[in-house]
Amino acid sequence: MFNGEYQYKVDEKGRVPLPPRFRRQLREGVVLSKGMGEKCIAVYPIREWKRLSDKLAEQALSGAKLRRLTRAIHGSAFDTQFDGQGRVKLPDILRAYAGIADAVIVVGANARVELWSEEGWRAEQTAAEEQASEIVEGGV
Amino acid sequence: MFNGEYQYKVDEKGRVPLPPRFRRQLREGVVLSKGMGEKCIAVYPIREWKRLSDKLAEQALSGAKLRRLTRAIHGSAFDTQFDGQGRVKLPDILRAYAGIADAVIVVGANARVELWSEEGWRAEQTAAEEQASEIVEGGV
DNA sequence: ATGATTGTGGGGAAAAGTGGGGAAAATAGG
DNA sequence: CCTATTTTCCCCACTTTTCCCCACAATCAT
Repeated sequence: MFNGEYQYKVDEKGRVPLPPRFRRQLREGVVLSKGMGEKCIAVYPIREWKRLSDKLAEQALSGAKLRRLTRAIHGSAFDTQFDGQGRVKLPDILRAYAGIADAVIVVGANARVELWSEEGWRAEQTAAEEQASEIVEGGV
Repeated sequence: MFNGEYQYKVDEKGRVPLPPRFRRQLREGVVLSKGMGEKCIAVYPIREWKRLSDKLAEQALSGAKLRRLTRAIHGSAFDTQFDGQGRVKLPDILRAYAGIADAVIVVGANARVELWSEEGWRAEQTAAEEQASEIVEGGV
């Protein structure tokens, strides 16, 4: 379970620290991939990633659709480990996808962690507020 | 069940005391998060927060909306404990969100506790009075 | 009155954020 | 295929922040 919002810098070597409170859950390895739909980098504990990709394989999908989805998911996934200082190297492709330059916002999103650019995160937050007002009216 | 209104200072290290009456209920851990809609910090006993987030996760939502909600809820939540003096460290992001500088108003709000800036609390109170006069007419 | 509790402050050890050096591995070029 | 250049990865280092403990004055209760 990840939560909270933290701000870090990407250093000259493209490394980003993971919040210390997250590290225990990520020690066995992480998978970085494109956020599904969102312009961010998703970070999964390797176990959670496996669970998700297994679930995907079980989907009742036609051969062509499944192949395409599998390709898209696994093609944008990078498995890695963090270094002694708790940092991960961001693959350039993902970094470009998420539009991350110097500053990164690290967001805990329950089963996964997300990495956002400042602008992207601000935009996402305003969008989320609008959505929340709709949902909460429904009675939480 | 939390009641009452208390005034404290934020010290130089960003710490805020919780009212002694509240501490027994918060001893097992607290979750600080953005007040939904209001510019305040919400403080939940960890059990209560889990209950709420589970309830939200049960909403029937499309993938994109569920991801957005999960991100908003967990991203603004920080779980922590109070120190030996009954104080919690406010995450800078939440403190900025609620506009809390030196003074804090701690308000008991039934299942949760709220932390307000002086200005924010005054504004909320006048708004509440107006709304209350409408509602009470209906017979409370 | 007196002892306990509470608000407030601070010291110091440990951890975390940030940066960089250098060996190993990968890539590219001839 | 071998070599040269770049990239990656594992350390080490420095500064700032965090966290745990202790301290003191004011308040509250007995």
